[in-house]
Amino acid sequence: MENPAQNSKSKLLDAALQVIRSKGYTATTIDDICASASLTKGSFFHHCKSKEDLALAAIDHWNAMTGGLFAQSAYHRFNDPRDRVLAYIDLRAEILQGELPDFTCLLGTLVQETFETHPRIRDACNAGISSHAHTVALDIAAAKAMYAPTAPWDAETLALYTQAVIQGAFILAKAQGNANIATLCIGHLRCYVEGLLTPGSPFSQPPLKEQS
Amino acid sequence: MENPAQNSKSKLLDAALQVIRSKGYTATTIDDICASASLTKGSFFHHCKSKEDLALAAIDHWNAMTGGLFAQSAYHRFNDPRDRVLAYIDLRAEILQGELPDFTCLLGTLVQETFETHPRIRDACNAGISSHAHTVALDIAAAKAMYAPTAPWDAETLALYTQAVIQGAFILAKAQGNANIATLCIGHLRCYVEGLLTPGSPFSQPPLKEQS
DNA sequence: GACACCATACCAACCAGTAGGCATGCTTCG
DNA sequence: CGAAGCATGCCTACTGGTTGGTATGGTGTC
Repeated sequence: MENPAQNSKSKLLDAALQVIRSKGYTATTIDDICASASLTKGSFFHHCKSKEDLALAAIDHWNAMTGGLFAQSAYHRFNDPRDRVLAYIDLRAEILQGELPDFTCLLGTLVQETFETHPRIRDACNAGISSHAHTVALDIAAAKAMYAPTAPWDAETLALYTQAVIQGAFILAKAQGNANIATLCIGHLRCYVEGLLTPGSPFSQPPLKEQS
Repeated sequence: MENPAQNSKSKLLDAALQVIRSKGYTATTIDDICASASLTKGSFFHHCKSKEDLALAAIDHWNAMTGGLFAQSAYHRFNDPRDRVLAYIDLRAEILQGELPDFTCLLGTLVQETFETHPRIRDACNAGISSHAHTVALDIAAAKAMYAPTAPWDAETLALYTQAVIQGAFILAKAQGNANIATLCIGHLRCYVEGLLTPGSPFSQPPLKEQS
């Protein structure tokens, strides 16, 4: 049985999520990860080729975890796609619980530091963010077709905008040492999206011409 | 004359802005800064007590630079505070020029990494962001008084929201390796703020109850 | 000569990664 | 069945390079 192996690898990945979100990628040492996972360096390098390799594996682990969380979340129960979009945003506000490293985003933290120095990490973060945004964009597109079919904005772009707001909310929360501002920001986001998906909304002008 | 001193200190601070925004705080070595400033470590430690001390000085330098930039910007020319707010947002979109480390925010980059490990840096970043948001909030409050006096949202919170969008837009731009998505995000932000400051807007509900 | 400014040389701590050993369990073959 | 052989998983101990910071000395200026 490979349970002990998966167990240790999982412990390393879980430790990586926690430590990297708390200290950042560069400040995280392999010894930190090992200590947090109650393992030693020998075990670490048995499972990971390098520190960057761990980061890439942690990103996959993160995508699997968060993907599962959102996929099985109750907000899909709504038949109206507009309700699903708003419930998704409400969910993002609801999960702002516990300490900051517990709910902030691994991908945003990683890419902020590594976008110039570690292209593979950057690309993996981009893929994760884009993929998640795309799942949101599907509901947004369906809602747009029903409630704002001729509006000049684009569902994919609006989905990315939701992610930008959430990532920025995390930064402000980190600066203030308090999640409250993040809740308020997501509240504004909800208000905007609700407005865009309300027939007769005042948003008849495109946000900006979208050059590819 | 203390010009050579200020000159070297300025070179160190300018180098710090560039290198930290490019590589992040922890990955930035003092030798990196010195090389970028064409100085040696002896000179560095003549001007700064430690690496953290440099970061704090760089934050002050950043605040002075960006504060001056916005204070003397042409967007203040508008008499209507609503026009000033929208022109501020337009300005934020216009300065997305050059390479990513050239226009991304030092404070957001720093606080993302250091919020748990370097409380003094975190507090300095928070002070810088809050102070800048407050200057924006003054125009927003004036515009609200004219165009949405009874609306349930708060000018300070909306100003912080603009900063969250901008910070999040930087993260997405870093992930994509391209500033275009940041332009689009700021376009959505403009659309929202314009809607909030338009009489008869549909935003009659508070974004979320604001608990202090 | 006192002081600001800056350079070289150096150090102790730290860090990613390596070497090699030991235990467990599974496979293979007598 | 059982012993040899081997792979997996994990450990301790080590290394070579890097890093923040120091010690010290030189140069120009008041």
